[in-house]
Amino acid sequence: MDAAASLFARRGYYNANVDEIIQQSGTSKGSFYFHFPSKEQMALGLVDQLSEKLVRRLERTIQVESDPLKRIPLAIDAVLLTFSKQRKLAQILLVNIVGQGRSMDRKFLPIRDKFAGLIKKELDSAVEVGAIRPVDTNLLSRLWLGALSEVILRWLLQEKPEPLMDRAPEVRDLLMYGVVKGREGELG
Amino acid sequence: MDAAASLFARRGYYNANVDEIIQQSGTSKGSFYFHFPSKEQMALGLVDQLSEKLVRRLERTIQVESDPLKRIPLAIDAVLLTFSKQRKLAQILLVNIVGQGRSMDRKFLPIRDKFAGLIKKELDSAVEVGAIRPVDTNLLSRLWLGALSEVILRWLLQEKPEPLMDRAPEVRDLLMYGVVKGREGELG
DNA sequence: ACTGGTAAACAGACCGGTCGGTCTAGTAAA
DNA sequence: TTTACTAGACCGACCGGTCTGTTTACCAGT
Repeated sequence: MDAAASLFARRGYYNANVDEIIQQSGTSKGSFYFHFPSKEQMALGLVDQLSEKLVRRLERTIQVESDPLKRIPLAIDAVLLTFSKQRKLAQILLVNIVGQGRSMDRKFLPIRDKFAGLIKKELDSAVEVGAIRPVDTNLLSRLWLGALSEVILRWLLQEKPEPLMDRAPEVRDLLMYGVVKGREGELG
Repeated sequence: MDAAASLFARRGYYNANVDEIIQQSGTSKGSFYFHFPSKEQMALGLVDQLSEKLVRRLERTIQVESDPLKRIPLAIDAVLLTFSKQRKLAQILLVNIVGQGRSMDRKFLPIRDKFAGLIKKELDSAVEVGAIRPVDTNLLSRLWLGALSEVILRWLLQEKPEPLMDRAPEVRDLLMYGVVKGREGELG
């Protein structure tokens, strides 16, 4: 039934009506309401499911690298790469959660926190081993999350978007510059 | 009639029905549809109006300072301050535009571009006078916009949000650190 | 100053389509 | 026969939008 997540991704929550979801998934009203108590609950569950899946995927991708300083840019790439390969996921998680009513909005912060937490963990361990300067990782992780979201959001909403990964190196560098320690020699 | 923007801010586009808007503004269906062709058009117009108002306000706030390097942190503060004093505005512009159907989504990017452009302009002139290191200001302005949005979004959606301005100094510093030139002496 | 006429602006009953959700009737498996 | 599950006709609330008035504002002409 998750196959009908495409509808949410394409049309948004309110414009994706149950009849369409049913039709697309080749099932029926009766079946739908046997498995889910309501459209809203089903959407909420879907969002949970997707976000968890994404977090797991990111964690898995990152853990191949052990050096904290290298993990950070790797993580940035991983985020961009994952979303760029899964537009639907990105669309739902970044576009279609917020602004769809109170119960949906309540999902938003926890999810963002989970992602920010992921980033924070990396930043923390990098700070701990002295790889980057000590900063308020709590705040910085959120700033980074926002920055990345913005880039992805642009890519999602653009008419003819250039491949998301094209910008990855610059994004990575700009973000990293803000945390690395002294770098006296590298610019004029 | 803009007073009924509160409804959009509180309930979101789809949950704010015309009857409520009318009731709240003390007018009638007839009057509403005399002035606006449709609910959607009215919302689109409202968004335009609000975003223009905000841009003007920001520009006005910033232009009191002439030193490019000082203007940047001032601009950051101005953004946070303005939104923190106008929750409704923030709610509509940051939460209730995206994910409300195609026509609303189309509003999103141009508005973001306008704001990013504002930031870019500041960054550009700072680069020009050599106040900050040369960077891809186009990209960086978007990263900053995203970072700021994230902070504001958190503040908007939190149950009991701490005053937005409390975080302003740290946000400012973290962002600025990523653009200033060599700073050998300032950390261990 | 008082009409009468005209059009802008407003009021609110009403309509018609839409869409979650229900209900009865099945069907498949055990 | 019972239980898990599927079908799809149907319902009723909701909500943009329309329609038929009524009020208000303005402006002739006398």
